[in-house]
Amino acid sequence: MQPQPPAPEGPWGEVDSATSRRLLGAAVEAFGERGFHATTTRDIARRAGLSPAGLYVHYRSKSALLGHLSRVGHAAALRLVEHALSLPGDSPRRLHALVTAFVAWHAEHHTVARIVQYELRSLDAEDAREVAAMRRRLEGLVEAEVRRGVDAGTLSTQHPHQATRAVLSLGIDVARWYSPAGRESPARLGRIYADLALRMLSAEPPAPARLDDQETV
Amino acid sequence: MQPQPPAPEGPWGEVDSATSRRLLGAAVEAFGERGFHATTTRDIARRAGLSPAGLYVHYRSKSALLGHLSRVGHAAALRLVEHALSLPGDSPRRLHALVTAFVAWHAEHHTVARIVQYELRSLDAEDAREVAAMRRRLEGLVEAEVRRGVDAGTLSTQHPHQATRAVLSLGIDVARWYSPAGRESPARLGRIYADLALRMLSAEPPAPARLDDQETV
DNA sequence: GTCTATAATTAGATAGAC
DNA sequence: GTCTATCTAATTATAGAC
Repeated sequence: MQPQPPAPEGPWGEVDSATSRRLLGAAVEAFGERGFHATTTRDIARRAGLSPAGLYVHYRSKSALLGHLSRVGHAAALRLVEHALSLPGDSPRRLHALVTAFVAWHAEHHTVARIVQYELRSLDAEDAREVAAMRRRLEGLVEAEVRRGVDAGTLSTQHPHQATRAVLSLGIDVARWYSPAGRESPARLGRIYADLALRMLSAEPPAPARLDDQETV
Repeated sequence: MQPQPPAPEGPWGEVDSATSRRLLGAAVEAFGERGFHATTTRDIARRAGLSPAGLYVHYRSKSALLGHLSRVGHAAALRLVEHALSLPGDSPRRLHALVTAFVAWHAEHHTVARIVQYELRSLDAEDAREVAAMRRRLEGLVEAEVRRGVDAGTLSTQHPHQATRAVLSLGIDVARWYSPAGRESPARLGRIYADLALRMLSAEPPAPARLDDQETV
């Protein structure tokens, strides 16, 4: 199983028919703008250049379309993480590459990422199970790398689990606020955030003056 | 204008009638569980012990109820930030207190916080304007403190704006994933995240090995 | 201020021709 | 595979009695 670099041309290169691809693109736009529940199947169909009924030839239901989208999006994010963690070097290097790519992806594909990260509630039971497994796997992979770094002495944190959450939060939250109208490019944002993430995990503890917390429970 | 500590008993102590409060509580539960658009006015009314029509005596519309909720929630978050920034001491101390409280609030009140942070799209135009102003103010206050710290030499970052975003992201994203079923208390999570945030901004640059980014645009 | 009843609209999904 | 036409159900909100 060789590490695959993330597909360059967007998250769904291999989706079956051209019409299915148009529907996925239309759904991304619509769900991204208004959210899943506020989007009508008519709106999706219209954006894809189809009649209201046309959608149902390709998808069993509106939520089946969301499910497909969510699975494809999660697979892309997971692939990107696996690729970064397969790079040579030490844990700081791999995590720097990981955050760079993870943040850049959430900025570049912020519309898809918003659906991936914020529409989990609307998934059908089966899709929800599959997606939850992918999410657990992604977080587990990153946490394992953090723990390897701590064990090797190249990273330092007393709370690997929470630090992992924090690192991923930086990337995920980008999807919430990012706008291409803003000043920074996805790539630049990725580098800035990767530097910040490494400072959180750095082996040289900056020992910030312990301030107002007497005890650390 | 003396700094007020955050109200202890939840975000809406001073809301008019008991029925209005029940409706707000019911809306928080319902919006938090299913999201604004997937929640029906019947559901809210039922949770509040009212008939479907009862809601409209107290609120003009479903979105007016969301608007009230969002304004009250944003006011609470803003108050908490203003309080932390009014504390004596240097910028690291104030920001540590800020992140501790901000994170703890997003965990403790994760249901309200989820609505505050993730249902902005569904606000009516007038509510959206008012809420956007509160959000700009909150972010501006934090960024100003970061810049003061950098100027004073007690904090260090080359990107105050992005670092501020990152610090706030840590707190905001807690509302997305936090569950009271998890192991850590809001207070403990607040302290852990505050330590992480200060490491990001620490004046002793840990100089993490500059890895794979040749240029920093 | 609360209720029952209902108006007005719109949603997701299907039938059946082509 | 795509269309037009439509079914069925659910939604927000209002009317008017109490």
